[in-house]
Amino acid sequence: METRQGRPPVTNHAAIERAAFQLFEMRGFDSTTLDDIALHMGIGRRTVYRYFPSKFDIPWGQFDQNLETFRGRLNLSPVTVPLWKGIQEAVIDFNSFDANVLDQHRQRMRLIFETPSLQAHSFLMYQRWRGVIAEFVAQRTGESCDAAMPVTVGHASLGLALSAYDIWLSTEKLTLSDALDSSLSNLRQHLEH
Amino acid sequence: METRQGRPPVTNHAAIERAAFQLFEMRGFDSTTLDDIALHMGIGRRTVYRYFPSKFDIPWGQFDQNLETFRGRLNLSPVTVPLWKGIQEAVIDFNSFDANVLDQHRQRMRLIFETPSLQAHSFLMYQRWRGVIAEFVAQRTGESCDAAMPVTVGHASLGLALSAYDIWLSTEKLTLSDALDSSLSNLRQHLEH
DNA sequence: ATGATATTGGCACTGAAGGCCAAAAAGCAA
DNA sequence: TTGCTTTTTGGCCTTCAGTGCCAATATCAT
Repeated sequence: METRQGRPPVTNHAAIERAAFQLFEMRGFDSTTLDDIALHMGIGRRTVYRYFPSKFDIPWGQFDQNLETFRGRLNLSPVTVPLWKGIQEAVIDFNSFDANVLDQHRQRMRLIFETPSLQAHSFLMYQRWRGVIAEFVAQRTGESCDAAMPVTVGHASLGLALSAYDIWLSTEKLTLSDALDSSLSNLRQHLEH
Repeated sequence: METRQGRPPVTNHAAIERAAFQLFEMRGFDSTTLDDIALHMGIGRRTVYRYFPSKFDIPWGQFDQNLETFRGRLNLSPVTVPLWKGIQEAVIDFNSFDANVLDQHRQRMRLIFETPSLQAHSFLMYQRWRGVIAEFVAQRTGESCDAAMPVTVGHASLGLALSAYDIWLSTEKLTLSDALDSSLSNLRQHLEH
């Protein structure tokens, strides 16, 4: 049992996230103020800002940790596997969810994709995501992180992932994995002569 | 000569853009307030907001018009040309600038790419840009705008363009056209077995 | 001159975000 | 029990983006 000194925290990331999502679902993201969230939880507005740097970061939860998991998963790819395939497999793995959390994930991503102000902020998350890809590619090819190939592969992979999410969110008839696979094969088909 | 009724405008988009860029270069984007810009031009802050919906839109100038030009250019592509090639040619055309405005364009894009808060907002511009691509693809393939292929091609084309800009801005030894071409060939190479 | 018309810009308001700091709530030592 | 240390909390205040409202202003047309 961890026994820490000092005043114990009154909340945590997950609790704020849950409370916020309730309000977002009810009144919409833009119409929910941070005062609403704080009041709803019975804590101070100032405290919420200690857990999340901005209102826009709440729907993303603890993205940093997910990103580290993703980085770890990428590095598990054997060097014998072609780069494009290793990335595709890692992305699919990273976007595989248990049935019990899939609905939550869908709700989260729907909120992010359908709220313009949130979409904009999310670009900063996407940048970091493709940074991880670029780093992986650079490491495998022995290039610098900001060389042409790593940068381009990062952007292209991001495009494929976002495209898959667009498709996945707009229909019910497709798993996320299938959407990711069909995005890649659609791109291949498009680039053929 | 157009003769209009009512009080004449005291400014226009271009003038605000120029004044704003001066201040952005001096103090940086985030540290320049709209009061600064308005004061510097000797007009009201409220007036600036009539020309640009937000501070973030100023560096993008009249993006709507550029987007319409791009749409027109895409439709000039003959149906005999493969889709990927038609898009690539249109994108390169759209990003070709006279020598006298190239420096301005570079400065503008550098500001956009290097300011996080601005990057985020720019995602909304990028969305509209890839919407134009998706529309073009949908029209040529007879599909809906939000079908898989148009959406994926839109995302992928955007990724290639952003990647080219990343490269172009980080080195001096490459034209924008060359960067766009090499991004495409790098993607092709990446997807090969 | 007078009226119609369109732009301007001041005022006031909301909400995000962040600095500052005293109060609160725990553990620990004497 | 009392006092000290540690950590979190949350209230207060400020800046700035963005918006609604509306009277003042400047031009054209008659």
